[in-house]
Amino acid sequence: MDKHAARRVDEMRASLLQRGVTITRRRDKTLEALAATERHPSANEIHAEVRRWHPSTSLATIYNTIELLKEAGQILELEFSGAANRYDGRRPQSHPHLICLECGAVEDMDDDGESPDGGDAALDRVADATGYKLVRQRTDYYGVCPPCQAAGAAR
Amino acid sequence: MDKHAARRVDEMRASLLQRGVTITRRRDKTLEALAATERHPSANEIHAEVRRWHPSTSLATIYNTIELLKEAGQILELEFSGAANRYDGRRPQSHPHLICLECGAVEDMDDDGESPDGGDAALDRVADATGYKLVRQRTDYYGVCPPCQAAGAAR
DNA sequence: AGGCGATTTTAGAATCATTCTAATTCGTTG
DNA sequence: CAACGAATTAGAATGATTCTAAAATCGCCT
Repeated sequence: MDKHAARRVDEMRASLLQRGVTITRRRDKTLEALAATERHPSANEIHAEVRRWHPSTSLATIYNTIELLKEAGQILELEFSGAANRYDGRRPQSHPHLICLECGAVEDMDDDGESPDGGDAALDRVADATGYKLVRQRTDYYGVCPPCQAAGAAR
Repeated sequence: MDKHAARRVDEMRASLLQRGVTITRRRDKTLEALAATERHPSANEIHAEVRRWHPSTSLATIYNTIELLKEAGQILELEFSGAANRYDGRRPQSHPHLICLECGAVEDMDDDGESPDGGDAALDRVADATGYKLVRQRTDYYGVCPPCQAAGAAR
């Protein structure tokens, strides 16, 4: 587990505890699975990971924990209608993603620093302009990732 | 039907015809329903609208037409996992939306001019920076719309 | 260690949007 | 009018997510 993952697990735990949520073993493993990967896993993938430790873990428990994390603002949910939702437990603040339409990969766009105009400043500006009370934003870029381009070209 | 709606129906028809798609009455009504409203309707809502004209129309036909429009790049699909997808037939290019978490309203964010950095220029820039071959982007702001704020405050 | 009340977890059913399927209908052309 | 291909239909199938009621587990107290 890299340093950032460890910090994120601590943050998620603290945030849940503060809300009176007990950290059970299954929940803890779920947090670890979420923090450990950059792949933006689906609920199923997290489930598979947690099952390696406790095989009888139910998918409902994963969804339950995800729900708690969403309420605590400790996870980002990327909704898709034709496929499973994907989750980002490493960076719970709104930030842009790259999505490959062929292989389904989801990547963070800017791993360093601030995005040019994607942070809270943008949210405030839009809220002022529109009268909405905004809580988050979503920015995704859809296309074909370099590996899939290469695979496609070879065909 | 306002002027813009009429223009959009023409554009959609032309685009479908160019791809060898025959414009049946049901499809035509579907285009009209899509162009007529700013509400970003769901497939169900379009279905209800088309049924007013021909009550036996099947939901599958609506989805079929939506699929054809997507292939032609003549419609924007906003995916949601917990609710029905919403469609924008009035502005098929990527542009930002405001989404109310309480009532489910979906609004265009900037009805006038260009968004600060949301057009094809941004797509090209991101494509260059990441190596992705990008085809579209999605930017949504999630919050509570003014009417729902008022309703909530009164409660 | 044992027991207790409350919470969590489980397996499976339920839900719901979307897609698929096979049969029917429709429009056009010969 | 007959025949062909495409469009449409109703209903089944799919798949992610949520719900439900029963069983297991937890933290706490003794």
